[in-house]
Amino acid sequence: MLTAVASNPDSTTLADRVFAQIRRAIVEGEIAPGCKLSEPVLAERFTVSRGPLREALRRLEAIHLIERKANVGARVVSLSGVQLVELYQIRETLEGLAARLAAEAMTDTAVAELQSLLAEHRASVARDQWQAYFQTEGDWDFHYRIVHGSGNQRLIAILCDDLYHLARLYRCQFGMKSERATAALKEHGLIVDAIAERDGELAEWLMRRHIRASRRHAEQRIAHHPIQPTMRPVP
Amino acid sequence: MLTAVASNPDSTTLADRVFAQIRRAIVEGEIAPGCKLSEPVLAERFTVSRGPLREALRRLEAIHLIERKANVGARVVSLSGVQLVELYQIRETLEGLAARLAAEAMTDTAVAELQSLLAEHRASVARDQWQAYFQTEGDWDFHYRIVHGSGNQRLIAILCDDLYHLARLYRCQFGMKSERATAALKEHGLIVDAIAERDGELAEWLMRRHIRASRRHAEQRIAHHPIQPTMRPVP
DNA sequence: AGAGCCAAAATTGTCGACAATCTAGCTTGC
DNA sequence: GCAAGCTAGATTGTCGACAATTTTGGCTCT
Repeated sequence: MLTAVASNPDSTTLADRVFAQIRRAIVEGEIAPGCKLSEPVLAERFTVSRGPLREALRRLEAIHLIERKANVGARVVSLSGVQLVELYQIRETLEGLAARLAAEAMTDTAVAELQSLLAEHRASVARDQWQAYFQTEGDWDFHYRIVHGSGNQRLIAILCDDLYHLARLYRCQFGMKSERATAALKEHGLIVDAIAERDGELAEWLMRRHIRASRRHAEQRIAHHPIQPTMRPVP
Repeated sequence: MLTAVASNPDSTTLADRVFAQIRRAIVEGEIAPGCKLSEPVLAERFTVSRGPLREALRRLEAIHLIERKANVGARVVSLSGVQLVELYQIRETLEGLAARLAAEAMTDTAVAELQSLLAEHRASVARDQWQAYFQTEGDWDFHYRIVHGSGNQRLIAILCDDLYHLARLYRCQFGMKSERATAALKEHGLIVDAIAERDGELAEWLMRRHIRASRRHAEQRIAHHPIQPTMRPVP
C-alpha cells in the first residue's frame, strides 16, 4: 500500500530503489534524525554510483525527509515539537477535507472494504493488545484508505506522498506506543459510519476531532518526554 | 518575493539557477503545457551539462510542474478542469487555516504592512483598471503575505513552494483576466480587517469564501472556454 | 494496401573522473 | 593560554562518455 516498488530487481530505475530503501530506513528510524548523509558512504552501502544516489537524495528532500545545503550536504530532518504541531494542524484540515470528499465520492464497495478493514482491526486489537506495531500500521492503513477515497489526486499526493512519511517518522522518533489504540478505534468506527451514511459534514467533523485528539496525546507525551535533539551517527 | 535567486551569477549552484529559469518559463507559459522537455536541447539552451539539468528537472517534478516517466522523459503538466477544482478545494482549506493562524500570530507591524499593501493595490486598481497583469501579481502578493503571516513553516512550504506555482500556471493557461479584480479587492479588505481585529474565525471564513468565489469564476470561465489540450512543441 | 515485425537512431539512465567548495586540524602570533 | 589565519583532507558540484531502453522508420508478409 505504501509505494510497492521495493525488491523488484528490474522494473524500475536504480534511483527509484535507492530512494525507497533510504526512505524506509529513515522513516523506521534505522538512520537517526539529524544524522548526516554522506554521498560516498551511501553510494558504497547501496552499491550504486553517486549519480542515482544524488537523485534519491533529491527526492528525499522533496518529501521533506532530509534537508540539503549547497556544498555542505544532507541531513535527516531533526524533529521539534513546534514542527509536530504544525504537521498536526495541516493534517487536521486536509484529512477533514478528505473525509468529507470520501463520504461523497467513495463507491459502495470501497465503503464495504473500509468497514471490513475496521472489523479486522477490531479483531486484531482484541486478540493481541500488546502488538503496538501492527496497530499503528493499521491506523495508517485506515487513513490511507480515507484519503484515497476522497478521489482528489492532489490531496492524495500531498498527504500520502509527503506528510504521512513525516508523520510516521515522528511516531517512530517519539516512540508513540498505542495507548490510544482502543480510543482511536472507536473514533475510526464513528468516521466509517458517517461515511457509510454519506454524511460528509459529520465525517469531516469527526475526522478533525480524531486528529485533534491524537495531537493532544502527542503534545502531552512531548511534555513529559522533552525534546531530545538526537544527532548520533549512522549505525 | 518569489524566490529571488535568479541572475545572481555565483551565489548558488548551477542546478538552482536552471531550476528557477525553467520554472519561470513554465509558469509564465513560455513553455507550453504538455510540451516535452528533452534533456539534450535544454542542456544546450541553458549551456549546462545534463547533470545539473536533471537535478532541475527532478525539482520541477517535486513541485508538480512537470511529470516524468522512466526511460521516456519529462513533460510539462497538462491542465484539466477537474485538477483545477481539486487545487481550489485544497487552497480553500489550507488558506483558510492560514488566515486563521495569521490573525492569531501576525505581529502588529506585519498587519500594518499588509494594510498598506492593500492600500497600494486599491490605488493601483483605481489608477489603471486595465492593467490586468499587475493586479493578479498583487493578488498573489496578498496571498503570499497572509500565508507567511501564519508562521506555520510547513504550511508556507506547501502553499508557496508547491501549489502557488501551479495556480499561477493555471491562470496563465486559461488566461484569467481580472474582471474579478474589484470584487477580489473588496474581499481582501474584509480579510485584512478581520486579521487586524484578531478575529481568526472570521478571517478563515472570509478567506474560504474568497477562494470559493474565485473557483466559481474559474469554473464559469472553463465552461465557456472548454478544455483545450494544448500539445504544441517548445517555442 | 494494411498490419505486424525488425533494425537503427535518439533519448534516458548510469558511471567514473575532475574541479570547486567547505571542514578540521595545525601552526603562528599576541 | 587563546584566538586568528592557513593548509590539508574530505565532500559536494559538474562534466563527458558509455550502456540500456524506447521510439521511429522502413521492410516484409498476408
